[in-house]
Amino acid sequence: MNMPQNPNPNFTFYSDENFVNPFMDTYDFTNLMFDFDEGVNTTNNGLIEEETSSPTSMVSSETFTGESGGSGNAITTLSRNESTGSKEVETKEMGHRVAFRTRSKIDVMDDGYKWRKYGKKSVKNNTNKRNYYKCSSESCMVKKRVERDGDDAAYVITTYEGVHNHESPSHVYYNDMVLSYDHGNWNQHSLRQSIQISPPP
DNA sequence: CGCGTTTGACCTGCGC
DNA sequence: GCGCAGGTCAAACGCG
Repeated sequence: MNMPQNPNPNFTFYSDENFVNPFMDTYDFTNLMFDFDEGVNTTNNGLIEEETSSPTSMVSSETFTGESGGSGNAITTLSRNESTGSKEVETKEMGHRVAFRTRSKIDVMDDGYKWRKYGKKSVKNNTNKRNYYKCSSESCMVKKRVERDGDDAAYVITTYEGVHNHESPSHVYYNDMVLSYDHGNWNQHSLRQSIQISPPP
């Protein structure tokens, strides 16, 4: 299963009743945590949560501006709210950060991009190891962190950092597949509504 | 042989 | 300045 995902700046996932889970039975998007722009504030810490308030509030979703991907200037501000209060507003030169929590039996979702694992670390308050991945495309600096939820190992927290400056290796395949389902059983219209392709800035 | 994974060491930022 | 925690590096290793 190869699908382009939200790290690509051209895609935005919406989770509504029409949402077609691109990972079908394998994944259950229970918490989507997006913060594409500074104007997006959905909860205290900028997360979009679909279920009841989750114990994953320490997973913050922050906004950076990508150094690539055509999103323009490289400096934005980010603010991080934690349980004890707000921290200073920081300035960084990085890309988008997108975190989402999924219920999955497997740790690493195949999002269509090719990832190289470069680190593994045990983190505080989590008995499970955190894995670090880089996009294996030479000029692409997108990173991905994958860890099991410390409170519920059935959930996987995936954090993407940065924006791909190239298309997914499976992008062409995916487009062909979607178009070929024009009158098929699969609800491709819903999918295309769910995955909104936004115009370049 | 090339590529990806593993894993301990090292680096860096932050709080005290 | 020190210690801790998170993030990254790179050599060793395994697999196709």
